[in-house]
Amino acid sequence: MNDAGRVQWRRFCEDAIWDVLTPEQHRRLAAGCGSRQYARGAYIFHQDDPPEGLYCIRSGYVLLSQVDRFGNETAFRLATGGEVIGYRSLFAEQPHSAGARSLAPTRACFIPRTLLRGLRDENHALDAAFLKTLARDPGFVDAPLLRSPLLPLRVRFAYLLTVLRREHGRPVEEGLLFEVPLTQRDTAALLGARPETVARVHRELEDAGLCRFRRGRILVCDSDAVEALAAGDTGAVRYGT
Amino acid sequence: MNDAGRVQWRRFCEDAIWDVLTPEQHRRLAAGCGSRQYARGAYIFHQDDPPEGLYCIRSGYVLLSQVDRFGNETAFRLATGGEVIGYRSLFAEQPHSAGARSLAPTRACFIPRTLLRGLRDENHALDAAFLKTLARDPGFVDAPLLRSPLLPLRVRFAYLLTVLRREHGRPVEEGLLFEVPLTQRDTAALLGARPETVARVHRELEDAGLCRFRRGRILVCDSDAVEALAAGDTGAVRYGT
DNA sequence: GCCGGACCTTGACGGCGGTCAATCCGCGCG
DNA sequence: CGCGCGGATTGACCGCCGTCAAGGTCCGGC
Repeated sequence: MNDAGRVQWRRFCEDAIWDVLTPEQHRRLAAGCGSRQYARGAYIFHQDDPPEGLYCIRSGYVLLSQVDRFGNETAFRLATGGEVIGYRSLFAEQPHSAGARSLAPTRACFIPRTLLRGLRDENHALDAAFLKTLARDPGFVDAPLLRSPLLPLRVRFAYLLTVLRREHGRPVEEGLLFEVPLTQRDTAALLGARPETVARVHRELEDAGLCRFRRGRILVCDSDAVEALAAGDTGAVRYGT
Repeated sequence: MNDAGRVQWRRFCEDAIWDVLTPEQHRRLAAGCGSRQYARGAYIFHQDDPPEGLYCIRSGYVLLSQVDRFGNETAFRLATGGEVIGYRSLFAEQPHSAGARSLAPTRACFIPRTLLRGLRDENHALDAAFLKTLARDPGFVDAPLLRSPLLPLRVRFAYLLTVLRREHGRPVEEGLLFEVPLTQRDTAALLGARPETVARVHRELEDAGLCRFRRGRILVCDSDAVEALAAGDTGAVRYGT
């Protein structure tokens, strides 16, 4: 892959994970992975399916979630362009513990297990890179606060906003805009709550002037107040010791 | 390491992770890692400390937990003889996101980062083995059900018992005995609850004849009923859709 | 044996949020 | 353009559990 090609590649797969490959390996990777399209609501892979490879998201949004034996859906991770999904189950050599559902029209390239196997065998550094990625998985890192039964949903939701801001915030005139097409059901799955309660929190924050909500769009008007809420500085009841 | 030595080694480090090493590498590993003793309550490593290596637990119990900004303690994993701890932060190249506290007199051998570095560099298969271990980390896998705000504590506690049974149950005359020295505070940290509420659940299960509790000991009298409770078959209210 | 501290137990109270039901809205489809 | 369905909204009700407080129990150290 020449420099232009490399830049092109990085545009849709910015994760540093592939930096360790040689140019020749980059070529093989680009040649061996097919691009796929997913409509809103389509599944990239289903829970309990055997892992067949990795998916590198080029554009769109993908929610990884798991339905437990009680029928409750728990969402772990919101992935977007440049991120790789499907690696945990692949390395665990176990069926997918979560499904990946597209939240918006999504393009992703599929990297077959065998291709990855070959690259890993000949390039030691790739395993090391995946170790680092897996160890830093934001889904794992953020989960405890997002779904702590000890924190009121207000606070967890505000924390979710601060997490989303890192990746998906876009400054506009009136504040910070998120255009992640999360339904309230999806938001509830991320927070370990019910859609109705999410609606109530929306109402509460809107009444307080912190945010405004429309379908699939969140506008954060008072960023500082949201930050403070996520940090527990409510001025009112203090949660935790 | 001869066969006898290998068996000896496996006795205190049964995790399959080291199987990929050559005999010579096994020798270097055994020679280069020092054994350490930890009293009940002592920390193997602290949250926010930089990771200096791995710890391979030979005997005892270790609780990995994290204190968040609200002062709430969240426990992720209960490790015991044969398990390796400290790898996530090491591979993430980040300070320990959790601390490791000994729950009982514990022996562990410390594997310095540099020694592991050398072994990883010369043996590709070690990274692959750690990838698999990390991807299967029980702390990550069990967390959603153990701390789901959507399930009542009864059910989460019953599920904890079924998880513990896999590793720490010992059949006795009256049922199944756990001798894991978990305080109610530790149990609460595993379940995302408060110690008082854990005490109430204990009371409830004892009154119903499912379990009996003494300090650091749990006796499961009616294993089937506990299993059913963890599965949500309460006969009473049904949780989840 | 005494003492102190950590842990456990129990009660009262109230807030958070799950559940159910009714209604509204927006969007895609025929 | 009307229909229908899934999502969003809102209200009523109540169960779970966090909070605070007051003891009780166990255990190690002196």
